Amino acid sequence: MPELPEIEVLRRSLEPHLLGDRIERVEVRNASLREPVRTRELARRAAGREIRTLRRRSKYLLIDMEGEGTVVVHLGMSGQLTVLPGEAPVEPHEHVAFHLRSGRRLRLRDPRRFGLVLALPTGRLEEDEHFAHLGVEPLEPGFSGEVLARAAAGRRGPVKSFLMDSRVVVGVGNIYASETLFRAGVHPSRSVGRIAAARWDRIAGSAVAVLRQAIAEGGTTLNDFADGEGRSGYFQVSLSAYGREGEPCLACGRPIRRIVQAGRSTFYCHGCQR
DNA sequence: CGTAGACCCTGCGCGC
DNA sequence: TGCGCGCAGGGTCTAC
Repeated sequence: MPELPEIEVLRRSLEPHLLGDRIERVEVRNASLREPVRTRELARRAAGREIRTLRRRSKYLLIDMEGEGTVVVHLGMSGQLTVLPGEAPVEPHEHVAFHLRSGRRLRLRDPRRFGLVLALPTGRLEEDEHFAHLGVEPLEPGFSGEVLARAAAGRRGPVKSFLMDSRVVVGVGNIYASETLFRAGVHPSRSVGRIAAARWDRIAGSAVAVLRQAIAEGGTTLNDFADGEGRSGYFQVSLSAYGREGEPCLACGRPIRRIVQAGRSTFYCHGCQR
């Protein structure tokens, strides 16, 4: 479900509700997520502590607690993190609940259980295996076509898979990889070894533009994405390629094609993308 | 080393 | 209506 824009939208929507509140109790109803939830570790770092800051790194939401702990949440494909009144009924797939001093609760629902909840020492996140090998943040200074070109040197394979490699650049998932390449006019199957500097610049610029617009429009809700207050996004209306197989290209009118790369659907225009 | 494919899990929509 | 199939926004592991 969620790529960088969705997690950023989530972060911004949760921030005003959570900052300054306190996690009184951590309830793990089902610990079998992508990695087993370490309930005691989570409680030790979070219970009784105030929420200080909300950050995002890649597709991870980082909840910095008073003391030295950070609660790390990854939504996988189907995760939803929502603030609710404390008395709201428990729903199916509600695996973790953070009970807040204000009486509300922060709930993680995740039907497919590809999500992740960790508790880590705040100052040592980058040393953790989940973060140690992550590439550049596309919306931070330091991201550029030159960075992409350098990372591509000596590598092979299609540019679409390259863009989705979190060791290169983080946060670009299956939707935004297709959208970025459509906007840049680059064919998703093009080998990274056959892309010149000017095209890398266009790809980087397109990624930034697409991600920013998606954030501004509240993320993409194809099925079930919702922010921390349960609101849907509307960037799906702005999608140019993703999910539009057979529909006319918005630029040239030719039908959008779908191919499968590394097991994932890719959408592109054969006329506009070279 | 890098890349392709299988796999993890549940739910939904589609065609029959 | 019911059933089987394919597909789904994530990441990781194995085999080559």
